Amino acid sequence: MADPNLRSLRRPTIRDVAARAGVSTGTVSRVVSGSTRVAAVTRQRVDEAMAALGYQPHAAAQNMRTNRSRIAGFLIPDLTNPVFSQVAKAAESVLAEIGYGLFIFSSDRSERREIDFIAMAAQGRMDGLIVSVSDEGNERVRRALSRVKIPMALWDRDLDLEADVVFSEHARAMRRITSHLIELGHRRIGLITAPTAIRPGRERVRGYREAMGAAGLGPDDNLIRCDMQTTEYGYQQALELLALTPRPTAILAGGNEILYGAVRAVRTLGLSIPDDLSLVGADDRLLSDLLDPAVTIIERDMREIGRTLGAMLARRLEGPSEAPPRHVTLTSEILMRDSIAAPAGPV
Amino acid sequence: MADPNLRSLRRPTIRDVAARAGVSTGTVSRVVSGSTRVAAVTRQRVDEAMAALGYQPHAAAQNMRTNRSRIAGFLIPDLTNPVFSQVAKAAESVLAEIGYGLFIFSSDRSERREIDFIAMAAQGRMDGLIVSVSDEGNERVRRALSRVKIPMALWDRDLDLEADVVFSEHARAMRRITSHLIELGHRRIGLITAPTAIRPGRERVRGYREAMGAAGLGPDDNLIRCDMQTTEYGYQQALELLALTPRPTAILAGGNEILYGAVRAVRTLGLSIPDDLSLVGADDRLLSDLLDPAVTIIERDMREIGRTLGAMLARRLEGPSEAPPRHVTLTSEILMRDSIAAPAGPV
DNA sequence: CACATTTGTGTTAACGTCAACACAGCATTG
DNA sequence: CAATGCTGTGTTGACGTTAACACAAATGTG
Repeated sequence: MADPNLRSLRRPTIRDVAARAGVSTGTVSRVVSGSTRVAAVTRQRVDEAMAALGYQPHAAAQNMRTNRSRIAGFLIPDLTNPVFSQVAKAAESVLAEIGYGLFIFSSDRSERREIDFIAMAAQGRMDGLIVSVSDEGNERVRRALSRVKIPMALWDRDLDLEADVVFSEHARAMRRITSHLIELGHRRIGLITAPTAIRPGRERVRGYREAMGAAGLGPDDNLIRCDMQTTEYGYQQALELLALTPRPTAILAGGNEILYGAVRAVRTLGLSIPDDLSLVGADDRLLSDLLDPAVTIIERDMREIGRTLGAMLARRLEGPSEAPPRHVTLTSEILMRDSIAAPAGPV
Repeated sequence: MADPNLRSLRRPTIRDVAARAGVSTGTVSRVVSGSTRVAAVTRQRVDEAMAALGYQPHAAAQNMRTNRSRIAGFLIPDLTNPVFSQVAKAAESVLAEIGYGLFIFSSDRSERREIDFIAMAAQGRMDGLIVSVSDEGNERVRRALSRVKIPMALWDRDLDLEADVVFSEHARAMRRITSHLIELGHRRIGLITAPTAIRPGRERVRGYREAMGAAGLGPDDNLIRCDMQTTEYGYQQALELLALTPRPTAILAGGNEILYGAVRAVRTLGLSIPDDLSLVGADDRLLSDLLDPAVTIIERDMREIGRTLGAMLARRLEGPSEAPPRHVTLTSEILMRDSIAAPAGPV
């Protein structure tokens, strides 16, 4: 009667298992880790003892002894944005295959929270890191990252760090769709996108400028809005762009949140797409599909991005992590739908 | 020249800091934990030594010694569903306030992955758990949870466990909107929602049945579709419902993913809302806002849910966790918009 | 059959931290 | 001024695990 009570009082350790199975702690450890050879009979006795006691290895003790946590971290700006959650989910499942958990951390674009998370990594809570910082120019965050001595994979950020990198090809897709609009006859094309403080914003603006320049359309900075990537910003800036005279005949919404805002602005003004305005979105499959007409978008394969990030990190977590940094650029596609057309009126 | 190299070879420990500051390891530990009193001069000397060496406490060693990880876990079915990511984000920020990290784990509705995650909790990797299992009937998962001896908060699941609980009031909202449709003249109302293996599905079906029964409309099980909560299922079942004769004049899409599928089905069939069909959705703010006409939805405050879950867990993580389980039910609201109207034709 | 190799297991000493204990020095009190 | 309490710090021994080492027994080799 006292026995089971005593047993449940304290969680069983490897020593309790060893005693019950009549073997040494070393042998139990070998059974738990499964790496070295153990006689079949012994293994079974130990397994039985573990089951009987409800033994669970103490993760912290293992981590301390082996200096590994079997956890990777993923730093993202905002968990509720499908772009991030889809990538994170794909990376998570790749890492799960090699027995790693993925600690996804949403910084809400706060420097404080980003640095807190990086500190957790520096304290040995994670063996590797996937990173998408909210501001490439933040030197404090960059320095914190540079001090963390674990393998790292960067996603779509230009940081001077010893790390693998996955880029998306924003500029090329933006150049192509802008050229396409110009061919249709558009001359005044607005662009709303993420800040140039992060690579996606920078690249999208670059692609747009290149296409405009190649068509001999002088740069009109008033048509470029790139300060924030929020729905509210997309809404405000779309309203402002559509209040200009002459009014732009097309708007490129570079980013899913911005697209949502732009659509709302179009609805507010009662404009008809594509007759009054051609609209292009990005990184959204849900809304762009279901709106009427469906919206032309620049699309990336989020699962491919996540899998690539996960695989890059997995390679360094498993093997020796000495290989030189890898650098992958994944393409974006343009999904042509009915939200773009030649501009109305005299060209 | 040799000194800095030697130093960077191995990460500094509390002993290195103690030696450099000329104090004992105990004192350094006191400075790190910040709990006990340390003389101001001493504290400063230790802080300087830590900064100079780039010391970071070794999390695994702390965890092992204190038997706490300062990490909570959140088990959800699918990270990419905004319902879950919004709740998780709110819970994360509440727990961050008390210095806890939140390990969000997306099971993809796989028993295997759910049990793996629960095992991680059982191994001491987490001090507390927020749980939304994908199938309440899964006894293996329930048993695994019951063996984890850490504070738990359940979200919208009916499990016989010693845990705090946060419920949403699905049935009442569903009853009200169904009654409202009946008052408008609808007689054949389809319902597509989550499986009754989880509480939200069960409750929604119950509310619907109660309203239909109260109006003397005999239960027609053919109008109830509750096997999965996916976009594809919503699409298929909406198509099937709309192929019945007589055709339902209203459809309740209980769940955001199902709503997306239902909207697609409506588009496929070229039906007009609300003239040909009244449509009600749930748990979606993005699409229902931007569609034309905007869709009436049953809405929950996801941030409130997340904050409540986080606060409940925080209370047990901070103080003594002996208090009896708490049980909170949060209301749902109905957001009336233009997707519902009286049915066309002879009533 | 002597010797080398392989296989399986026990022993032991850390890993880095913190909590309990001890105690010196100083302030406070009657 | 002796007795008492308080503050601040040093000492020490786990916490639960694994890796290195040692070695006995079993197997293979010439």
